[in-house]
Amino acid sequence: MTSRPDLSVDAQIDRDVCKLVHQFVQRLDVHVRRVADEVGLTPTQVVALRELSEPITARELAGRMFCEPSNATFVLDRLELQGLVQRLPHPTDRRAKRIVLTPDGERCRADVVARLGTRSPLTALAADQQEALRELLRALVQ
Amino acid sequence: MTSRPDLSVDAQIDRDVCKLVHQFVQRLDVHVRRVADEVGLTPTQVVALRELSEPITARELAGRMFCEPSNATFVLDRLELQGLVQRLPHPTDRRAKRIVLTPDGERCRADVVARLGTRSPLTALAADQQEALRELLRALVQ
DNA sequence: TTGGAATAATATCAACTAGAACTATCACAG
DNA sequence: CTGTGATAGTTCTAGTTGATATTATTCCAA
Repeated sequence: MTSRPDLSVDAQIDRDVCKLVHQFVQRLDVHVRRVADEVGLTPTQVVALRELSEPITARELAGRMFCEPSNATFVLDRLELQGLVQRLPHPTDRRAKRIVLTPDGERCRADVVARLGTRSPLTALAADQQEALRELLRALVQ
Repeated sequence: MTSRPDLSVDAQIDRDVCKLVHQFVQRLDVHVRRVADEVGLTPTQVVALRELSEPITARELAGRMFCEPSNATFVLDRLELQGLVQRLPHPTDRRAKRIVLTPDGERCRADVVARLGTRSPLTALAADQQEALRELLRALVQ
């Protein structure tokens, strides 16, 4: 294998890494789904609650959830119907809205966050390996 | 940080790794999507062609694509309509079908695989780092 | 000021996906 | 043999997602 930096990559490693990443993402997904089932929400709602650590706008939430704003609207609709969040006017920008958790939402979020932190798929690695993985991924996405 | 093996994980690392993995998956997705646009197929079709390295059954294809068999049916329908694959009877199992590439399909697949191998997001890492990443992910998914 | 470009949230629509139900076929115990 | 459960592929449906368009508001330069 001649070295062709930044043009081509070893096909075997490329395939392997893609597959492994995919499998890991699936595990993360299963984990979130399990928590969602336990607390009676959809996986997307669980992720939204996790990201609502403080009052933010719908756009900011979409950014944190890596999804389109239209999608955040959809999730927030249901969370609002269930009385877990409120859409309040933004103090300085009348276009935007401040998403805040209701007391019920706060309780639910605390529950969700606690459950997400337990039995995470990442526990399969030792602490120093977790660190190494984080650094490699950081280098990978710059 | 007291060590609580296999029960809980450092919340910061957990969040970081999740986000980074998500970003990397997005890059992989963008890469596939770009190739798909270049050759005039959907991203799912591109992945299917990549996995059709030899004649396999629809179920096997679904396994390789990490999706449900019903989805494989959907993708194969369109690939067959475009004359890229054929569904032949399986030699020993009359329930199953052998998915084989047509000559057009072979040409298209060669093109797709070549494009996928070039400018992969993985090129952001040096060869030894790619290796290290692969081993960490292997340990992670066991 | 004020007119135009940019931005926040939403509505709408097309595409994709997972899951359940269904048919045909296989495998194996009795 | 035979019938019972498992499996391959398909169909159908509901839910989710991403892209575009729309409306209201903000920002900025002339």
